[in-house]
Order: sequence, then structure tokens, then C-alpha cells
Amino acid sequence: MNKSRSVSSSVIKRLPRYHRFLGDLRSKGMYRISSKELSERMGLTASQIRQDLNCFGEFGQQGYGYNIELLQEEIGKILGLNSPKRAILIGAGHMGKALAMHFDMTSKGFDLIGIFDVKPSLCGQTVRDLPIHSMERLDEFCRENKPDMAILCIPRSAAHDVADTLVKLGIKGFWNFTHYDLSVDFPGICVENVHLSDSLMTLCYNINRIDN
Amino acid sequence: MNKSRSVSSSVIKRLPRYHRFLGDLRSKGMYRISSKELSERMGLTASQIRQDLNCFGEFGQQGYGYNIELLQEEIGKILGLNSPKRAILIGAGHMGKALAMHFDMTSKGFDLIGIFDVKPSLCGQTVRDLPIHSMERLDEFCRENKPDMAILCIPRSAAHDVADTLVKLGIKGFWNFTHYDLSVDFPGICVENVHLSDSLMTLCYNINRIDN
DNA sequence: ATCAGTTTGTCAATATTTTAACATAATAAA
DNA sequence: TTTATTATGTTAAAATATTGACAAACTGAT
Repeated sequence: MNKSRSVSSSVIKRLPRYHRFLGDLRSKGMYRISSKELSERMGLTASQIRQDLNCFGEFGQQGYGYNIELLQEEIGKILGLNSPKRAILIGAGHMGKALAMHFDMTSKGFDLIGIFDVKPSLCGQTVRDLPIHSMERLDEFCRENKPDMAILCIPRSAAHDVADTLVKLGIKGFWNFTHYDLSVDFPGICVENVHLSDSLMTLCYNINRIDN
Repeated sequence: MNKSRSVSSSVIKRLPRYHRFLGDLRSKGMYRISSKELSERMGLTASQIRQDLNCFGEFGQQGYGYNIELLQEEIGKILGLNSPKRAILIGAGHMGKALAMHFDMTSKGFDLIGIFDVKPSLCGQTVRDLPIHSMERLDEFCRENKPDMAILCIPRSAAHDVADTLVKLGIKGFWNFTHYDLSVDFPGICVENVHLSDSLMTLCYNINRIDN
């Protein structure tokens, strides 16, 4: 099914959005859609949608379009949402807690299996049935539970060292909320930086542009 | 100083990252840097950095490089961080509270001036010295305080209608944490979608790729 | 069964983004 | 002062990404 050559990251970054829109259409009771109609709803070109999907196979039918349910499933498979990976959360401050409580990771390919924080006062507390462990237990926990990925909600200053430790414990990817670019330090490891500051500054720029 | 033709969003999206790295260098006591050295630290090409900066003016000197402090200031000005805009937060659930408490908006060009939530039990509570208002007070508040921007931390289902109301009340930009693409609905309004789900799915894809 | 109308997958053309190359100008050392 | 070195701003080339065009294939109505 997969075409062998590697797919550009521009395409990959659009897949979750397709997945989301197709989910919406499904919940509206729709069962089929053409690239043209989908493109209008998403604010893209039909050509781009067809081009993107073609990186992975042929999911549509001429004269008919795409089966919405089928296509969403396929994109889910491509993204790997079906076989959840184990995730641990490092840092149970406001952001960490918000993510753990508010965010359904299971439907996005991950299961949260452990929470850690340096702060002794937090240890023992429970978030969504998971106890917050002391950082001292990290080593042991990772060897027992083999998590695949870590969510970093820790101060900037701690980011590099904690990430270094985690890489040595076998962590393969980071969802990084720290104001620090991990990708530069760890080539070969997957990093998704969520730089909230950056997006806010971009918004600031854009608001100024329409004003002036 | 500004060159008149509009600058591509690829360039704009890199500016906050430059700003951040330059801040780091400053705090390390460095005062000058060449595009070559900066590129190595950031994992870019020197050419790209020079090209990017050139969209806005000439900030360096041949044979010397860039003055770090000066360049950071200039990028801050370009982004508009100097003249803070007024922001309101809609939705004081976990994510909303985490942002309000955890996040320094002032240094990113915004001042948080009001918080709103539909839930009656939250109203009256205080977050960082700001009271949480009922949504009924939104109209009055906006007319009095003229906020420029709204942070949306509300359920998906409410997103469109709330945004619609806010646009009518003069809001010019959204920092949108809802799983919903506002940009499609409101052309002309600035929207920064923070789709945490999307970045998590992208990470899932990438972790699978290195596994297989 | 036939035929007009759709819509895909793909190839080719266009546009955008990134990288490389280099003339020019400043630095810093002799 | 002179000269070798450094490093910018800018132009040109290469690489990517997006869009347009169309033959082939299916739908659905007659």
C-alpha cells in the first residue's frame, strides 16, 4: 500500500487536519466526498488533496470520490494511531496537569502511563488515576515499562539534561513544551516542539500587519 | 527600514525562533555573532538567515557579523512585541488556567486583561489577580476595554459561535486552542491555531517511521 | 447498453523556498 | 598603511511545493 520513497514533511503535517475534517464529516452523517468539495471546506485546492493522498496509495474512485469513513481510517493507519505507544509526562505543573487531564491522547496514538515531577510536594498526588512519581523513580520505571515517548513540561533550564537522561533510557520521541529547541541537540530522535511563545509572537505580527 | 513587499509566512514563522536564540546568546554574555555561527547553533544554513533578515533591512556589518542585542531588539520590533495588545481569555478550564497562570504573555506582545467562562461555578474565582467573569459580561467588557485579541480554550462545539460574537465585538485575532479550524470561517481575521492533536499525531507518525 | 456527467490519479507547468556563489566592504593584524 | 581574512547583502541556481490539465474510469440516468 505505501509507496516506498519518503514523504515530505509538508504532506505529513497536513494529514492530521484531513483526519480531523473527515471525522467531522462522518459525524455529520456524510459518507462520501470528492476532493473538490473537501478542498472547499478546508480552504485548499483539490489538486493538493489528491497529490497528498497519492503519496500513500489510491483511496478514491473515479466518478465517485472518496468514502469518508474508509479514508479517515486509512489516514489513521498511516499516522499510526492504531497501535498506541507508551508516553510519560515529565513535569506536573500547570501545563503538565492541563495536558494530562484535558487531553485525550489515546485517540492520537499514545497512552499516558506515568507522571513525574521533581517537586516533593506533588509526589503522591494523582492525576487521572495516575500517581505523580518522584524523578528518582524514573530510571526504574522506564526499565520496567519501556515508554516510547516523553512529554516535557519542565523549565527551560532543565530541558537538555532531562532529555539526555531520557534518550539514554530508550525514549524515542519528545513532545516538547519547553522554550528550548531539543531537535538541535538530539539528531535522530523525534521531536515535536510546541512553542506557544512562537505562535503567539506570530499572531502579534499578523495583528499589527492588518492594523497598519 | 521595512522593505515594502510583503514577507512570506515561512520567514515570519522563523522570526520568533531567531528572537529566542538571540536571547539565549545574550544571556550567555555574547555580544556578536556571524550568520555562519548562528546557523550552526540553530541547525539552519547561513544563507537562509541572511536571506530572512534581508526582508526587513540590513542589520549586520561585513567582516563583523551581527550585534546580538541590536538584532534581537530589531526582530522584537518587527514582530511588534514592544506595543502590547490587549488579550482576553475565553474558557477557564484546565488549559485556559494553565495558560493564564503559567505563561508570560507580556514579553510576547500581549497583556491579558480579562477572563471569561460560561460555567457559573468558576465565576468569581481569580486567576493571577484577574477575576473570571460570566460570559454575559463579555459584551459590556469588550465595549469598555476594546481588547484586540482572544484566546479560545473552549469546547469544539462552542468555537464557531463564540468566535463569531467576538469578531462582531471588534476582536482582530484569535489564539485558538480548540480542535476546530477558525481560519476557514473568518477570512481577514488573524488566527493562530494551536492544534495539539495535530502535533501529537505528527510525532506518532515520526516515531513509527524510525521503528520500521 | 449506451451515454453524458463526474472525479480520480498522474504528468507537466508554475510558483515558492532554499541553497550556493560572489562582489563588496569592513575588520584586524603586520 | 597595507594586506589577508572575515562576513555581509544580493543575485543566480537548485530544489521543493503547489497548481493546472487531462486521459482513463467509474456512476447513474435513460
